[in-house]
Amino acid sequence: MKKGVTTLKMLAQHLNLSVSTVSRALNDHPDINENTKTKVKQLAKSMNYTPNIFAKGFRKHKSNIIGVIVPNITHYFTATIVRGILEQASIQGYRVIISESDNDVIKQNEMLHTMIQFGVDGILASLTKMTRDIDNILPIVDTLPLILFDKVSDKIPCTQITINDEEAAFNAVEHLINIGKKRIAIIKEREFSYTSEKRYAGYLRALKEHNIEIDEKIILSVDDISLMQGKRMANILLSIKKRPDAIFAITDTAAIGVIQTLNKFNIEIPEEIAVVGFSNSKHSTIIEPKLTTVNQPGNAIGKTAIKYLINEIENDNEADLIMKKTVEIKTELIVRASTFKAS
Amino acid sequence: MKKGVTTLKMLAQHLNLSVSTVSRALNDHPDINENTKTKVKQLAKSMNYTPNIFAKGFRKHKSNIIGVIVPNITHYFTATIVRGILEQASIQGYRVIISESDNDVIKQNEMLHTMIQFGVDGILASLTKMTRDIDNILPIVDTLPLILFDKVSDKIPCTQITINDEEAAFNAVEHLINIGKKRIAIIKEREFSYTSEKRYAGYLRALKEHNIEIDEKIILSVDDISLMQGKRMANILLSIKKRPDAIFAITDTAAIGVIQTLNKFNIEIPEEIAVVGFSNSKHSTIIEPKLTTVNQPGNAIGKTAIKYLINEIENDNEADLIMKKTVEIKTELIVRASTFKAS
DNA sequence: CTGAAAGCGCTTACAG
DNA sequence: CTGAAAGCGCTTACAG
Repeated sequence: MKKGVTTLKMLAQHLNLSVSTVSRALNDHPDINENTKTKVKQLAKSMNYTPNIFAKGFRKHKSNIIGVIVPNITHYFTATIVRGILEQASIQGYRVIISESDNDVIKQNEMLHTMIQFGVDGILASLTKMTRDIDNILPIVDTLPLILFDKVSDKIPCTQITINDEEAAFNAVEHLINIGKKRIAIIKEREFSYTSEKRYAGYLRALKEHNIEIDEKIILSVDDISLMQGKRMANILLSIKKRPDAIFAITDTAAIGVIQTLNKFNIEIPEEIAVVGFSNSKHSTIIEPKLTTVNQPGNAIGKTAIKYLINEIENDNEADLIMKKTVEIKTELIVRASTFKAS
Repeated sequence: MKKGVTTLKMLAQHLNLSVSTVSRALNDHPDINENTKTKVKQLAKSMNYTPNIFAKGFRKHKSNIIGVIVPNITHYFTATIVRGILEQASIQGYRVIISESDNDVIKQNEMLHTMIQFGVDGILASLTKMTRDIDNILPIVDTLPLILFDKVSDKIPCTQITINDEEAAFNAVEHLINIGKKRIAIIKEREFSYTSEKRYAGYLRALKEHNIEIDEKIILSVDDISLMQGKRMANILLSIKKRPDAIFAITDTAAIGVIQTLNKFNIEIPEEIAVVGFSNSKHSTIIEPKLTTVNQPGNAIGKTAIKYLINEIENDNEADLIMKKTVEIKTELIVRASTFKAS
């Protein structure tokens, strides 16, 4: 017991009241006399009373803690989501415990279970890249409120918060078409990646709607979408007979690798080849030419996700009324020098 | 009560034992018969028993939660520290709640108090930039274990984990001297910044030890050490009659602003002016020429910080024996094209 | 080696 | 409007 911590009992003794009354007064119970309330509250303040959250949580089976699992917290975009979560959580009186799955399915499962055991009121998760294996997550949905964000999976029946990946990619590719590009390559992930597939779909739709032929030779897939792979793919695209006149990389990191390679070969960007990325990472303004990219509002994603989660937590009696929905947060294309043509 | 959660009582009933015995068996109390222990443990496993952490924490006045406060979690370096903290915490069986102070002293104080009220076992904090006002933090040191990391303050009597800022800056500047630079400018923060002051001290010592004259005209201070300010300072340095032949920016961000400006004026880097940063941020390899910079091992800082904290938490009876110390984590200079000269 | 009992600090039906 | 009492799930002196 930490020295000098005030308890309900102590307040009760000082005022010659029962613990029950003091508790109710502090919680603004309607039964209690207004006079008593103010007296109790005054004393509580002067004695620096703060409720013991553990006793409270224990009693009410509620921890006011939310668990958050992300693959990699050092990604800027992820960090902005986390920031949004923290801000909103604090406003609504919740604490947040965070874990990193490191894109490891085993770790992710462990974390989900430790969090549940730990008594979190709900979980917010961004899944590992290769989440084929849903079996471990499915039972959780019945146990406590779970909401997915960013890296989601429509195979899990719960609310999902993402960006409008398909539409964003569509807009990005359409922008390339609008500036006169006719042969647009894409660098995407090989498979199993929800976001990659969505962005690829947007790419295909844009080409189709503009009657541009789809050419498998300039649709490149990589295992991990890194800067190195961006460079490798750029080299491949440069070696093709009919070179592309634009490259859409589904990640800024890869796009930057592309730009570095094009720079190396003194290829004019955007005149010869335009480049578009995805994320609006900080790097996108460091590279020259600056990168046209899709801005993802991480803060809004985080805030939205936790709002929905807290809503589910606080209305779980009417659980069946809560619609599991997919919320898409709007993105915007940020046009910079890697595509902008004065002409 | 969540459906079907197993409690000690249920285990006891199944085995015709008392709750006390079951509790002790599960906690490997020496008094208990080995046979009983294995029986209890088996049943616990098969019934999927997990202790109610809130009851436990409530009972033992221990939450196994650690509070972490950082100014800005979206900074890559901060995120790597947080990652180190999370990893080590999980190994040692602690959960971590995180808050962002947003470099706001008021918020920081609020957070410290919410965390204490929330029952964390200890706090790990990286202070706001301008922490003149220590009065609010001092009393906390007596209340519960507190350890500072990265942005620390030697005015607070507690263990502090930092990098060897002074020495790192010394090495960086000495490197510039070694490659033949004789007129080395520095871009630092105006004041009140612990790290900035340390790095500045390293700069001064390097010049002194190499008998290089210190010239106030090329010692520039800014309010916020941003990319924009880096650009502004580079412009100022270029306008000086006796231009510097090297620029040491105490932050990568500022150094990148410097490089962008030098590039704009087609100044040869490093021949005319060499540039050194500090942080080994991701950007430092995106910019051309790539930036020579000081690598700060965030992971090691995080791990060290939480190890010391848990040590203090778990030995608080011998509190007086615990030495409050300052631990300096070693950094290394990473030499890249912004200073490297073949000659 | 095992059990009965008290208690951690709070909330909440139940009584009056 | 207020109080006495039970109970949340666990641990731990105290007894035997």
